Amino acid sequence: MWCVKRGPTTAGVRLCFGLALDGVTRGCVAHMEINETPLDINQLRRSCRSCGLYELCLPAGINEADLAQLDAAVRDKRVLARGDSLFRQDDPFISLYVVRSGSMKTVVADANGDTQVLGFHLPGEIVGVDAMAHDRHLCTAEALERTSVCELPYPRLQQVLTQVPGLHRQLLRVVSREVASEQSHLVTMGRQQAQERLAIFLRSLSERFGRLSRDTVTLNLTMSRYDIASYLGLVVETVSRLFTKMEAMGVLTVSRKHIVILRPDLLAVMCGSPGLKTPEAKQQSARA
Amino acid sequence: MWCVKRGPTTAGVRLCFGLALDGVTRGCVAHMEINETPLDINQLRRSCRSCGLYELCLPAGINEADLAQLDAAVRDKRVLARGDSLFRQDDPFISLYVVRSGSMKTVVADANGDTQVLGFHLPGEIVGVDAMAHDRHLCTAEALERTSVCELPYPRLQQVLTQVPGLHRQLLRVVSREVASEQSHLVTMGRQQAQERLAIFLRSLSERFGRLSRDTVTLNLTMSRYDIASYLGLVVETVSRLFTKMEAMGVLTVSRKHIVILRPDLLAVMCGSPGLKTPEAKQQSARA
DNA sequence: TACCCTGATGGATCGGGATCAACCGGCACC
DNA sequence: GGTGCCGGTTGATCCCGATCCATCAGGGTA
Repeated sequence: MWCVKRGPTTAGVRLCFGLALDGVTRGCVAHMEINETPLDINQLRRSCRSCGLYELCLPAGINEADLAQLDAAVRDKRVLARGDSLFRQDDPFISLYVVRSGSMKTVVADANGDTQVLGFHLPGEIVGVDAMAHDRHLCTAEALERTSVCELPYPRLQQVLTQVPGLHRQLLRVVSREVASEQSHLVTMGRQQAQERLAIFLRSLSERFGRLSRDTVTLNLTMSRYDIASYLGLVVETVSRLFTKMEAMGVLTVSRKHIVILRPDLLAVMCGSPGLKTPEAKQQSARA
Repeated sequence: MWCVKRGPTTAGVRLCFGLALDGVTRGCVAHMEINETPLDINQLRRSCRSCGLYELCLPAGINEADLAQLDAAVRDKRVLARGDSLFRQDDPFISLYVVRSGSMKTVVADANGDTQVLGFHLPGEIVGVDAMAHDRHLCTAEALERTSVCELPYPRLQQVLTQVPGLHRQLLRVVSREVASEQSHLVTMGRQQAQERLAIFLRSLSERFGRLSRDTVTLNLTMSRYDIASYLGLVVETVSRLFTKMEAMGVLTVSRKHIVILRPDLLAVMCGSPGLKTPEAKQQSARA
């Protein structure tokens, strides 16, 4: 769902992806969660306009009249149960999607059938951009829990893009953000040790929760250890051992999928690769 | 540089990134290489219109009148010497670039100063898309040899995007292709062994040379072993040993930066991860 | 020629993380 | 209750690739 928000200090209207969250939300939309019963379109739009996610919004010169057209690009939201897939690898490209609530993972399977998790997607994040190039989805998107998404059928979206100037710039920004996030993931996979990878993952998750106005120290992981391992290019055993080790170090507490970050400062230190380059740091990590 | 080509079989006009190549090119543009002396704009445009790169073109409903506007988005090409950077990490985002001839690498440096190669860019490929999200370049783009690029100043490009319908779709496709290629790189880094990584890299390079109508078995690597290693998440020694090993296996010949692929079929087999999953294949790779 | 510098190669060793295996707790199911 | 299954944890061992080191080939300079 696209939504508009008047910035408190900015003159222009702000355009954003993503909107009503269930669970921990603040303000106007928290009381109208609708995961169980399909909501009528009008109510959906209202919730969209009153969207409280500032971080996910970017300035765009768009007025109320344009907004109507924008809304036209959005089809009713879809609700997925845990394990349901939004689209599957090799499916024809029909729509882009934005996560409204819940969480998803994207997965590729190679010729041999074994898979790799490419990413996790939280509310306000876009899914499906890799398909625009080849008109076919290159990965499978699967819900990690009960998840609702906004569907943006691409033909309709394109019409709106031509009618609403500034919107395609917005879309390009979002897609570019996708590129940037994958680049940083590449660096993680290329140069970081296992422990640094996990630390970076947890911090990234914590930071994204923060953007959603959620608690940044209490993480409820919706993905399995297998998913985390696959995403980080490790095996489950390694991930499990690292959680145990981090707990022993007093950085966090682990109880199944429930993580509490006790020392965000230490976690931040553990993200830096300097850890293993300088001799002093080597000793330090040896002591740990 | 943007260029237009009438498809031989397709009714519509085709829009593409990328154009005149130096070195091994076929047909109309091969004789007018201009790396040494700056060419006047008109000649540049002519070479652009007669661009022979089919693979890099995608259908777009664009007529001759629109083309004029398109050309307006392109600034004079820039020529870089080996080692010159097109933009540096943290530079403000001003333009997108398309490689015309030569080759580039994109590199990120983390806080500690050590770097990782994110990608290599051949003629017809776009550089700088990661900067659209944050208005700042997240990586450094450096020429690996004498390289010429087309500069697309973003404000001008945006104007043209609003005026030429179908063009932003084109741009989204190209950016999406960037996402897709990074995803496949991620899978390589996450799941493949060192030898598979190098094989995949060489095959990708060979395939991209093919799209440029170049020889697909004779590769002149413009990047150093260090660059390759960094790109693949390995160290130079490993890359060097693997080249030697592959040569011993009769897959290719190596002479410094000059590679000849003798057995593309074997190279293809070496790309598959099945290599190390099934017991039989394990024996096979042990025998090798 | 001698000298230096950089990029590439090859050998010896070490260690981080994969692999294989056992085990445990929760849960659905008959 | 018993059984099987799945997700997660832990231990023992192994191996691939990193690390450290020496050497070599080219290319430039004096």
